[in-house]
Amino acid sequence: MSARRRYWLMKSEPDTFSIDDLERVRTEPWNGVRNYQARNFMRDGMQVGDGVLFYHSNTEVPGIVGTATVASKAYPDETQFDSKSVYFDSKSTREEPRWFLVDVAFERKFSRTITLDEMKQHAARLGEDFALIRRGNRLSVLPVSAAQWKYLLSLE
DNA sequence: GCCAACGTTGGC
DNA sequence: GCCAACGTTGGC
Repeated sequence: MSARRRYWLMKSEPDTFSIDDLERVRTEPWNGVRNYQARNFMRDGMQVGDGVLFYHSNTEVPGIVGTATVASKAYPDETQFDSKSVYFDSKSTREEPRWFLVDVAFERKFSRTITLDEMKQHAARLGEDFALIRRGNRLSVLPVSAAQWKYLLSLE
């Protein structure tokens, strides 16, 4: 028995890893998340098959650029053990890994970007629990309700 | 490039 | 356990 499909939004800086990069490689380990809340969403909340809104942050026009799916259960982020990686964490051990990730698989690139600006205009409809447009929210992985997912896709 | 927001670290 | 200092995120 599997629980109902859940939905998420995951941010990536397109200069580092864009939706086009994901389309090219098809599946990517979502490494480098070093925020506990974001980690908890991946480790404790995500299941294979969940829907992901792929969001481009820190770019000229930030917004949702496509969809992906969660393609694995959570497992330890290998980069935390790599002393040469920028994501290296000297306090993490293989016995007790601190950071987890999931694999994310490309699904679809939108015909256009659903911009952050546009989402703000639809704030009333998206609701107060839509974390992306709550002031000051910097989480790079955040939950999206089924209603928000449906509504955001309808904007394309 | 600036800087507000805010999570994390570390001294006490 | 408080909280100032610091570092990072990410919109603008």
